[in-house]
Amino acid sequence: MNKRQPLPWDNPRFRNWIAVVRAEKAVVRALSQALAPLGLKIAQLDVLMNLYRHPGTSQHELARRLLVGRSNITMLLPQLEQQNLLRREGDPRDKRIMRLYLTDEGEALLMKALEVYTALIDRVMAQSSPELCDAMGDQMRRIAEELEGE
Amino acid sequence: MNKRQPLPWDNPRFRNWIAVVRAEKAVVRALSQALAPLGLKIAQLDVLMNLYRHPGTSQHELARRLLVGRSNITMLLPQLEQQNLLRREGDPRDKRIMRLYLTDEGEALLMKALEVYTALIDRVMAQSSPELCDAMGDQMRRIAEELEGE
DNA sequence: ACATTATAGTTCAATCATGAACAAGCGGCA
DNA sequence: TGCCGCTTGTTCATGATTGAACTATAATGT
Repeated sequence: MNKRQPLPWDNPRFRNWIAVVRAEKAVVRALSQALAPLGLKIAQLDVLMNLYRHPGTSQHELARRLLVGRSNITMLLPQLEQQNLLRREGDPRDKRIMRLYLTDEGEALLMKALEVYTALIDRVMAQSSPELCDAMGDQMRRIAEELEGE
Repeated sequence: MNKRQPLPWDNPRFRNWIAVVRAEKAVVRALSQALAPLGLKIAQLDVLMNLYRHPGTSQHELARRLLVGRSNITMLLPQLEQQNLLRREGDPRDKRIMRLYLTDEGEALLMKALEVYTALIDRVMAQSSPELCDAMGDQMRRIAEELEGE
Protein backbone atom coordinates (compact mmCIF):
# COMPACT_ATOMS: atom_id res chain seq x y z
CA MET A 1 0.00 0.00 0.00
CA ASN A 2 2.21 2.83 1.29
CA LYS A 3 4.75 3.22 -1.43
CA ARG A 4 5.58 6.93 -0.95
CA GLN A 5 9.15 7.72 -0.09
CA PRO A 6 11.52 5.56 1.97
CA LEU A 7 10.00 5.89 5.41
CA PRO A 8 12.04 6.51 8.55
CA TRP A 9 10.58 3.46 10.21
CA ASP A 10 12.41 1.33 7.68
CA ASN A 11 15.62 3.04 8.68
CA PRO A 12 17.32 1.00 11.43
CA ARG A 13 19.10 4.03 12.83
CA PHE A 14 15.84 5.85 13.18
CA ARG A 15 13.99 2.95 14.79
CA ASN A 16 16.83 2.43 17.20
CA TRP A 17 16.87 6.04 18.20
CA ILE A 18 13.15 5.95 18.89
CA ALA A 19 13.87 3.04 21.19
CA VAL A 20 16.43 5.15 23.03
CA VAL A 21 13.93 7.93 23.57
CA ARG A 22 11.26 5.58 24.82
CA ALA A 23 13.61 3.77 27.17
CA GLU A 24 14.91 7.02 28.55
CA LYS A 25 11.40 8.27 29.18
CA ALA A 26 10.46 5.04 30.94
CA VAL A 27 13.49 5.14 33.20
CA VAL A 28 12.90 8.79 34.05
CA ARG A 29 9.36 7.97 35.04
CA ALA A 30 10.46 5.03 37.17
CA LEU A 31 13.20 7.08 38.79
CA SER A 32 10.79 9.88 39.67
CA GLN A 33 8.59 7.44 41.50
CA ALA A 34 11.52 5.79 43.23
CA LEU A 35 12.84 9.15 44.45
CA ALA A 36 9.50 10.45 45.68
CA PRO A 37 9.76 8.81 49.13
CA LEU A 38 12.98 10.75 49.67
CA GLY A 39 11.25 14.01 48.78
CA LEU A 40 13.62 14.55 45.86
CA LYS A 41 12.92 15.52 42.26
CA ILE A 42 15.25 14.38 39.52
CA ALA A 43 16.34 17.93 38.79
CA GLN A 44 17.31 18.33 42.43
CA LEU A 45 19.23 15.07 42.44
CA ASP A 46 21.13 16.25 39.38
CA VAL A 47 22.19 19.32 41.30
CA LEU A 48 23.32 17.35 44.34
CA MET A 49 25.25 14.89 42.19
CA ASN A 50 27.08 17.65 40.40
CA LEU A 51 27.95 19.46 43.61
CA TYR A 52 29.28 16.29 45.12
CA ARG A 53 31.68 15.79 42.25
CA HIS A 54 32.47 19.48 41.82
CA PRO A 55 32.22 21.33 45.13
CA GLY A 56 32.35 25.10 44.85
CA THR A 57 30.78 25.19 41.42
CA SER A 58 29.23 28.48 40.36
CA GLN A 59 25.62 28.58 39.27
CA HIS A 60 26.66 29.32 35.73
CA GLU A 61 28.96 26.30 35.52
CA LEU A 62 26.28 24.15 37.08
CA ALA A 63 23.68 25.22 34.55
CA ARG A 64 26.08 24.50 31.72
CA ARG A 65 26.89 21.04 32.98
CA LEU A 66 23.24 20.15 33.54
CA LEU A 67 22.27 21.51 30.13
CA VAL A 68 19.64 23.82 31.60
CA GLY A 69 19.17 27.59 31.68
CA ARG A 70 20.75 29.74 34.36
CA SER A 71 17.37 30.89 35.58
CA ASN A 72 16.42 27.29 36.20
CA ILE A 73 19.23 27.00 38.72
CA THR A 74 18.12 30.18 40.43
CA MET A 75 14.64 28.75 40.86
CA LEU A 76 15.94 25.37 42.00
CA LEU A 77 18.33 26.47 44.72
CA PRO A 78 16.04 28.05 47.34
CA GLN A 79 14.20 24.76 47.88
CA LEU A 80 17.43 22.89 48.42
CA GLU A 81 18.89 25.62 50.57
CA GLN A 82 15.84 25.73 52.84
CA GLN A 83 16.11 21.99 53.35
CA ASN A 84 19.71 22.54 54.37
CA LEU A 85 20.99 20.32 51.61
CA LEU A 86 23.45 22.87 50.26
CA ARG A 87 24.82 26.30 51.06
CA ARG A 88 25.76 29.23 48.84
CA GLU A 89 28.87 31.30 49.48
CA GLY A 90 29.80 34.45 47.66
CA ASP A 91 33.20 34.23 45.99
CA PRO A 92 35.49 36.72 47.76
CA ARG A 93 37.40 37.50 44.55
CA ASP A 94 34.36 38.02 42.33
CA LYS A 95 31.22 39.24 44.03
CA ARG A 96 29.06 38.16 41.10
CA ILE A 97 29.75 34.49 41.67
CA MET A 98 27.91 32.29 44.15
CA ARG A 99 29.80 29.11 44.97
CA LEU A 100 27.77 26.06 45.93
CA TYR A 101 28.62 23.39 48.48
CA LEU A 102 26.77 20.36 49.79
CA THR A 103 26.05 20.29 53.49
CA ASP A 104 26.57 17.08 55.45
CA GLU A 105 22.84 16.67 55.38
CA GLY A 106 22.81 17.08 51.62
CA GLU A 107 25.55 14.55 51.21
CA ALA A 108 23.71 12.06 53.38
CA LEU A 109 20.52 12.43 51.38
CA LEU A 110 22.49 12.18 48.15
CA MET A 111 23.92 8.85 49.25
CA LYS A 112 20.47 7.47 49.89
CA ALA A 113 19.24 8.74 46.55
CA LEU A 114 22.22 7.27 44.74
CA GLU A 115 21.43 3.86 46.17
CA VAL A 116 17.96 4.10 44.71
CA TYR A 117 19.32 5.36 41.42
CA THR A 118 21.98 2.70 41.02
CA ALA A 119 19.57 -0.04 41.99
CA LEU A 120 17.26 1.03 39.19
CA ILE A 121 20.05 1.39 36.65
CA ASP A 122 21.57 -1.94 37.60
CA ARG A 123 18.22 -3.53 37.07
CA VAL A 124 17.52 -2.11 33.65
CA MET A 125 21.09 -2.39 32.43
CA ALA A 126 21.27 -6.01 33.52
CA GLN A 127 19.27 -6.60 30.34
CA SER A 128 22.52 -6.80 28.42
CA SER A 129 26.18 -7.76 28.72
CA PRO A 130 28.74 -5.40 30.23
CA GLU A 131 30.58 -5.22 26.88
CA LEU A 132 27.47 -4.16 25.04
CA CYS A 133 26.66 -1.69 27.77
CA ASP A 134 30.09 -0.11 27.49
CA ALA A 135 29.87 0.03 23.72
CA MET A 136 26.56 1.79 24.02
CA GLY A 137 27.96 4.24 26.55
CA ASP A 138 30.81 5.11 24.18
CA GLN A 139 28.36 5.58 21.39
CA MET A 140 26.25 7.94 23.48
CA ARG A 141 29.26 9.95 24.55
CA ARG A 142 30.24 10.36 20.91
CA ILE A 143 26.75 11.56 20.11
CA ALA A 144 26.80 14.13 22.89
CA GLU A 145 30.19 15.30 21.69
CA GLU A 146 29.01 15.56 18.11
CA LEU A 147 26.23 17.92 19.14
CA GLU A 148 28.28 19.87 21.62
CA GLY A 149 28.01 23.60 21.33
CA GLU A 150 25.05 23.86 19.00
CA MET B 1 40.60 11.08 49.75
CA ASN B 2 37.02 9.99 49.12
CA LYS B 3 36.94 6.54 50.55
CA ARG B 4 33.18 6.38 51.52
CA GLN B 5 31.14 3.71 49.86
CA PRO B 6 31.53 2.42 46.30
CA LEU B 7 30.40 5.38 44.27
CA PRO B 8 28.08 5.14 41.29
CA TRP B 9 30.55 6.89 39.06
CA ASP B 10 32.79 3.87 39.40
CA ASN B 11 29.92 1.72 38.20
CA PRO B 12 30.16 1.31 34.41
CA ARG B 13 26.45 0.72 34.05
CA PHE B 14 25.72 3.94 35.86
CA ARG B 15 28.20 6.01 33.88
CA ASN B 16 26.87 4.60 30.65
CA TRP B 17 23.32 5.43 31.57
CA ILE B 18 24.28 9.00 32.37
CA ALA B 19 25.74 9.15 28.88
CA VAL B 20 22.41 8.01 27.46
CA VAL B 21 20.55 10.75 29.30
CA ARG B 22 22.97 13.43 28.17
CA ALA B 23 22.93 12.28 24.57
CA GLU B 24 19.16 12.15 24.53
CA LYS B 25 18.94 15.65 25.94
CA ALA B 26 21.39 16.97 23.37
CA VAL B 27 19.51 15.40 20.47
CA VAL B 28 16.18 16.71 21.76
CA ARG B 29 17.62 20.19 21.90
CA ALA B 30 19.05 19.93 18.40
CA LEU B 31 15.81 18.53 17.06
CA SER B 32 13.79 21.33 18.60
CA GLN B 33 15.90 23.88 16.82
CA ALA B 34 15.79 21.98 13.55
CA LEU B 35 11.99 21.74 13.67
CA ALA B 36 11.41 25.38 14.57
CA PRO B 37 11.46 26.60 10.95
CA LEU B 38 8.56 24.25 10.23
CA GLY B 39 6.60 25.67 13.14
CA LEU B 40 6.50 22.27 14.83
CA LYS B 41 7.23 21.27 18.40
CA ILE B 42 8.54 17.81 19.18
CA ALA B 43 5.36 16.87 21.03
CA GLN B 44 3.36 17.80 17.96
CA LEU B 45 5.61 15.80 15.68
CA ASP B 46 5.14 12.80 17.95
CA VAL B 47 1.40 13.08 17.47
CA LEU B 48 1.65 13.34 13.70
CA MET B 49 4.02 10.39 13.52
CA ASN B 50 1.72 8.21 15.55
CA LEU B 51 -1.33 9.16 13.53
CA TYR B 52 0.47 8.39 10.32
CA ARG B 53 1.24 4.88 11.46
CA HIS B 54 -2.06 4.35 13.27
CA PRO B 55 -4.82 6.32 11.58
CA GLY B 56 -8.05 6.46 13.53
CA THR B 57 -6.36 6.22 16.90
CA SER B 58 -8.38 7.41 19.90
CA GLN B 59 -6.96 10.06 22.16
CA HIS B 60 -6.58 7.56 24.94
CA GLU B 61 -4.57 5.14 22.83
CA LEU B 62 -2.47 8.01 21.58
CA ALA B 63 -1.66 9.19 25.08
CA ARG B 64 -0.68 5.69 26.10
CA ARG B 65 1.62 5.23 23.15
CA LEU B 66 3.29 8.59 23.66
CA LEU B 67 3.70 7.96 27.40
CA VAL B 68 1.92 11.20 28.31
CA GLY B 69 -1.25 12.06 30.20
CA ARG B 70 -4.63 12.11 28.48
CA SER B 71 -5.10 15.77 29.32
CA ASN B 72 -1.91 16.55 27.49
CA ILE B 73 -3.43 15.23 24.28
CA THR B 74 -6.52 17.33 24.83
CA MET B 75 -4.38 20.44 25.14
CA LEU B 76 -2.24 19.50 22.14
CA LEU B 77 -4.94 18.79 19.58
CA PRO B 78 -6.62 22.21 19.12
CA GLN B 79 -3.39 23.75 17.83
CA LEU B 80 -2.94 20.99 15.29
CA GLU B 81 -6.58 21.00 14.31
CA GLN B 82 -6.61 24.76 13.72
CA GLN B 83 -3.61 24.40 11.44
CA ASN B 84 -5.56 21.78 9.52
CA LEU B 85 -2.97 19.11 10.18
CA LEU B 86 -5.45 16.60 11.54
CA ARG B 87 -9.17 16.12 12.00
CA ARG B 88 -11.19 14.53 14.80
CA GLU B 89 -14.19 12.32 14.09
CA GLY B 90 -16.52 10.93 16.68
CA ASP B 91 -16.72 7.15 16.62
CA PRO B 92 -20.27 6.18 15.54
CA ARG B 93 -20.28 3.08 17.73
CA ASP B 94 -19.02 4.73 20.89
CA LYS B 95 -19.80 8.37 21.35
CA ARG B 96 -17.11 8.79 23.97
CA ILE B 97 -14.32 8.14 21.50
CA MET B 98 -12.75 10.71 19.20
CA ARG B 99 -10.83 9.15 16.33
CA LEU B 100 -7.92 11.08 14.87
CA TYR B 101 -6.80 11.27 11.25
CA LEU B 102 -4.07 13.21 9.48
CA THR B 103 -5.18 15.59 6.76
CA ASP B 104 -3.25 15.75 3.49
CA GLU B 105 -1.74 18.94 4.77
CA GLY B 106 -0.70 17.22 7.96
CA GLU B 107 0.86 14.37 6.05
CA ALA B 108 2.77 16.76 3.83
CA LEU B 109 4.18 18.63 6.82
CA LEU B 110 5.02 15.35 8.53
CA MET B 111 7.08 14.28 5.53
CA LYS B 112 9.10 17.48 5.66
CA ALA B 113 9.61 17.08 9.40
CA LEU B 114 10.67 13.46 9.01
CA GLU B 115 13.36 14.49 6.56
CA VAL B 116 14.74 16.87 9.14
CA TYR B 117 14.47 14.23 11.85
CA THR B 118 16.13 11.44 9.90
CA ALA B 119 18.89 13.73 8.74
CA LEU B 120 19.71 14.53 12.34
CA ILE B 121 19.50 10.93 13.49
CA ASP B 122 21.60 9.70 10.59
CA ARG B 123 24.21 12.23 11.50
CA VAL B 124 24.46 11.35 15.17
CA MET B 125 24.08 7.61 14.64
CA ALA B 126 26.76 7.61 11.99
CA GLN B 127 29.09 7.76 14.98
CA SER B 128 28.98 3.99 15.19
CA SER B 129 28.59 0.84 13.14
CA PRO B 130 25.17 -0.46 12.10
CA GLU B 131 25.68 -3.63 14.14
CA LEU B 132 26.43 -1.69 17.29
CA CYS B 133 23.51 0.58 16.60
CA ASP B 134 21.16 -2.37 16.28
CA ALA B 135 22.52 -3.96 19.42
CA MET B 136 21.88 -0.75 21.27
CA GLY B 137 18.37 -0.52 19.89
CA ASP B 138 17.61 -4.03 21.11
CA GLN B 139 19.01 -3.17 24.48
CA MET B 140 16.81 -0.11 24.73
CA ARG B 141 13.72 -2.02 23.69
CA ARG B 142 14.43 -4.55 26.43
CA ILE B 143 14.76 -1.76 28.95
CA ALA B 144 11.45 -0.22 27.92
CA GLU B 145 9.83 -3.63 28.17
CA GLU B 146 11.31 -4.27 31.58
CA LEU B 147 9.73 -1.10 32.94
CA GLU B 148 6.46 -1.48 31.11
CA GLY B 149 3.39 -0.98 33.24
CA GLU B 150 4.97 0.56 36.32
C1' DA C 1 -34.86 -2.37 33.22
C1' DC C 2 -31.93 -0.38 36.62
C1' DA C 3 -28.08 0.34 39.40
C1' DT C 4 -23.25 -0.06 39.49
C1' DT C 5 -18.85 0.29 37.64
C1' DA C 6 -15.63 1.52 34.19
C1' DT C 7 -13.95 4.34 30.32
C1' DA C 8 -13.10 8.67 27.10
C1' DG C 9 -12.41 13.08 27.04
C1' DT C 10 -12.30 17.81 29.21
C1' DT C 11 -11.28 21.38 32.62
C1' DC C 12 -8.51 23.44 35.94
C1' DA C 13 -5.00 24.57 39.24
C1' DA C 14 -0.27 23.61 40.28
C1' DT C 15 4.49 22.71 38.89
C1' DC C 16 8.38 23.34 36.06
C1' DA C 17 11.67 24.98 32.45
C1' DT C 18 12.66 28.67 29.34
C1' DG C 19 14.37 32.99 27.39
C1' DA C 20 14.32 37.95 27.44
C1' DA C 21 15.13 41.91 30.08
C1' DC C 22 17.45 43.61 33.95
C1' DA C 23 20.91 44.90 37.98
C1' DA C 24 25.32 44.40 39.89
C1' DG C 25 30.06 43.53 39.38
C1' DC C 26 34.38 42.82 36.80
C1' DG C 27 37.98 44.00 33.43
C1' DG C 28 40.16 46.65 29.85
C1' DC C 29 41.63 50.69 27.59
C1' DA C 30 41.85 55.62 26.60
C1' DT D 1 39.86 57.91 36.61
C1' DG D 2 35.92 56.94 33.85
C1' DC D 3 33.49 54.82 30.11
C1' DC D 4 32.33 50.37 27.68
C1' DG D 5 31.52 45.77 27.11
C1' DC D 6 31.11 41.24 29.11
C1' DT D 7 29.64 38.01 32.76
C1' DT D 8 26.80 36.40 36.79
C1' DG D 9 22.74 35.83 38.80
C1' DT D 10 17.70 37.29 39.33
C1' DT D 11 12.97 38.46 37.88
C1' DC D 12 9.12 37.81 35.18
C1' DA D 13 5.85 36.40 31.64
C1' DT D 14 5.11 32.39 28.83
C1' DG D 15 4.34 27.69 27.39
C1' DA D 16 4.35 22.69 28.49
C1' DT D 17 2.93 18.84 31.35
C1' DT D 18 0.68 16.80 35.07
C1' DG D 19 -2.95 14.71 38.07
C1' DA D 20 -7.37 15.24 40.21
C1' DA D 21 -12.10 16.28 39.69
C1' DC D 22 -15.84 16.33 36.54
C1' DT D 23 -19.30 15.00 32.51
C1' DA D 24 -20.92 11.86 29.26
C1' DT D 25 -21.28 7.61 27.57
C1' DA D 26 -20.83 2.45 27.68
C1' DA D 27 -20.79 -2.18 29.72
C1' DT D 28 -21.97 -5.34 33.41
C1' DG D 29 -24.72 -7.81 36.66
C1' DT D 30 -28.91 -8.72 39.04
